[in-house]
Order: sequence, then structure tokens, then C-alpha cells
Amino acid sequence: MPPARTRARRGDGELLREEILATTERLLIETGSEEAVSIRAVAEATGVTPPSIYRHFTDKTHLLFEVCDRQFRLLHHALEEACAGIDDPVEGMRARGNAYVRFGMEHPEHYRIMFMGPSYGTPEQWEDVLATGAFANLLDGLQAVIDAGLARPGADLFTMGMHVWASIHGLTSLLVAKPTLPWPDLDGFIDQHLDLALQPHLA
Amino acid sequence: MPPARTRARRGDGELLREEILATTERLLIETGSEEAVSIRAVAEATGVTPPSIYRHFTDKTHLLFEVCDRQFRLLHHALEEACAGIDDPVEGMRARGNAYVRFGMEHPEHYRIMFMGPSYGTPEQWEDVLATGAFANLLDGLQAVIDAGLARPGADLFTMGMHVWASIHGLTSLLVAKPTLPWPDLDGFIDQHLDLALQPHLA
DNA sequence: TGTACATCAGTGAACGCGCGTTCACTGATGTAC
DNA sequence: TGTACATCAGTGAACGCGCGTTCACTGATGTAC
Repeated sequence: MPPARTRARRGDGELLREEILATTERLLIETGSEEAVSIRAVAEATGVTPPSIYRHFTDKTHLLFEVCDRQFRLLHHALEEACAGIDDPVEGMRARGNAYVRFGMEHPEHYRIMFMGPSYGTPEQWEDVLATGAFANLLDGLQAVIDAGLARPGADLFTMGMHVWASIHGLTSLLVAKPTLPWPDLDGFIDQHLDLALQPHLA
Repeated sequence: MPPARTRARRGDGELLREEILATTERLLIETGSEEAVSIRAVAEATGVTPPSIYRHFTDKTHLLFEVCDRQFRLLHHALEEACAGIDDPVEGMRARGNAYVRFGMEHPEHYRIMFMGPSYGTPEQWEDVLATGAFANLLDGLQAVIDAGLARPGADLFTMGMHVWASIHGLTSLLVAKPTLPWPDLDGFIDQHLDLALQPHLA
């Protein structure tokens, strides 16, 4: 039995919207499975009936897309925070990489939806994600490496970014999908992997 | 309407079993979605009623696990074939890497199930997969590099294998999940990525 | 200050659907005599 | 060679379930007069 909710005042309908988004995120974390997150489950966990979800989201896809969107912003924010105040550009990249992997490990089901499942968005929306979000932050970091003269010359910035991303995503997504593999000591292994991902790009 | 099936002779019941497995694989490829592959869909595509699936597989999980198992063998076989007859150990690794990425691109939904979804098997079964399948082939290749004195010294074989795998898996799984990203020219990019994944491990 | 009314956040009940699975069965095939 | 019978591959119908979504509604809240 969910706790009795007091209904929102007139004009405060948006409050429930936020609550629904928060509950959906929480459910994703708790169940660790996108499929377990149904409209009905979200409604019950929010303490509300299913139809009232539809007052705030046109359908399930829109709800999940918005949760996704929030996560992209969170990831972006995590990277920004991780590299803030670090002067050495290579250290900055390492910090970003570390933050990225940790984000995946701490929000596995979100990471799954964002990067491992079929896309919720269109190709255009994805170009947007690349252009403005965490990936752009990664490119900024690489640009700083280049500007400091620390990069192997001749490489294209975007291509370099995709290589680095792919490599770090590889570790992150394997950790998310197969946490029970006989992984070596994780902290050390992650650091090592970040080094290996960056090293070939450095002068 | 599926084509009328002639029922198997007595003792030939196993024939349908094979047919079901083949249909399930085909459905995975055609629909590109694990969720679209239901017992009922498999039955219909095989030209048979749902209950007869249960004569051959105890439940849906077992059916999917066996499809998975077949794919692991196929991948293993693809790697073996790719590196057969190549003497240069580094070239051998490149060939394996290429075969791996191609396998993912050609069987995206299988790749998804094998490496991107929650595991169907137990941790023990996975250790087995690592010990005997495609990953073992990768370790063999790396061992050959070491034996030829071409590897950076001091690295642990298994750890090295996990790094290389993670990096190549990163590219493969991104290609599988987000084929519509603005990828650079793919052939060149893949070769480049394999180089980058191997290079830091070479002397 | 009191009352009639419009607003609108949220409800209760139901829709049709496809799912995995179970059950009692049918009827062709091969075998024993 | 003929017939009764056991085998067993596959069927038809149904089960209960949870799903996304729709619909007509209720009733507390704020507003106009």
C-alpha cells in the first residue's frame, strides 16, 4: 500500500510530473531492468493510478525519453565536475574517463538505456547529444591535450574522440552487462584501461 | 500462413528441435529484437503450434540459452577461421579483432544477447565461456605475441586479454546499439581502432 | 461574508492484446503376433 | 499377409497474467459576484 498522497493544489499539477520522473528513475535503479518498469509499476510506486500518468506524459515512450534525457544531463554534469580545476589536460582526460566508468557502474540500468539499448531518439537527436553533452566535454578535453602539444599529431579530433569513447564504453558496458565476470581488481583495472585508451593518442 | 509441415517420423522428433533453433535465430535476425521473439512467434514461423515447442525445450529461457550457446560457438569458429594460416602473431590478432567486429555487425541481435544483455547463464557458465571459447582464442593469440617477444613485458596475459576485449567490444557494441551515429568511414575506423587497442600492449 | 460555479488533478473500471504455459487429446507410424 | 496395439509427434483450447491505454467520472480548490 503506497502512502496516501495529498492531491496537488490547482496549478501545481507539475509537481506530480516531477514525482513521476523521480519514481521512474528510482524504479530503474531498484529493479535493474527496463522491462520491469511499466506504467502501472510507476503509478503504484508513485502512489497514484495509472491514468494520471497520462495527464503528464503522452505515452510511455515519452516518459522514458525524458528520464533518458535527464540522465544525459547528469552524465554531462558528472564529467564537468570531475575535470573542473584540473590543469594538466591528460589528467583532465583521466578524470573524465574515471567519472564516466563510475557513472555506468552506479547507474547501470540508466547506462543500459542510454548506450546499450536501441535508441529512443532520432539520429538528429543523437547528433545533438554528441554535439552538446558529455561527448562534447570529452572533445573539449582532447582539444586541450592537443592545444598543449601533448597529442600525437595529425589525428582528427572527432575521430579521436570516438576511439576513446568506444574504448571506455567497452569497459563500462561490459561491467554493466557482465558484473560477475572474473574481473581483475577493479580500481586498478579501470585506471589501467583509461591509460591504455589514452596512451596511443599522446605524443 | 506458414507452409504445411509434414510431421516427423517416429524417432525423428529431434528434427523439429533443430528447426526451432534455426527459426529462433532467423527471427532474432529479422526482427532485430529479442522481445519480438516469443514462443508463439517462433512456433508460428516454424509452422507448428506453441505447445510443441515444449516437447523440445523445457521453457523459453532454455531455448534462448541454446541459441546463445550456438552463437558463442559460431563466434569462436569465426575467430579461428580468421587467424588460421597467419604466421605473424600481431597480424593474427588484427585478424581476430576484425572478425570479432564483423561478427557483431552481421549478427547484431545475437551480439546484443550474448554480450549486452543480462546474462542467461550462471557465473560458472561464463567462466567456462571465457576458458574455452572465443576469449580463449584471443588469449592464445596474445600468448603468441608474447612468445614472439613482441609484447611489452611484464603484463599479465588474462588482464591484457580483458583490456583488448573491452576495447574491441566497445566499438562493436556501440556499432550494434547506435548504428546511426555519425561514424567516420567504417572500414578505416575499425582498422584504426584495432591498432589502437593492440598498440599499447606491443613492445 | 456567502454562495454558485468553473476548473482541473486525479480516479475506477474497463478495453483488447499478446504473453508463457498447461492439459487432455488425436492420429499417423511402426511393431508384435 | 493381416490386425491389434503401443508409441509419441504434434494439436486445440484454454488458463491467468500484466501490459498500455481510454473513458466517463468525481470532488476538492479557487474565483466571480
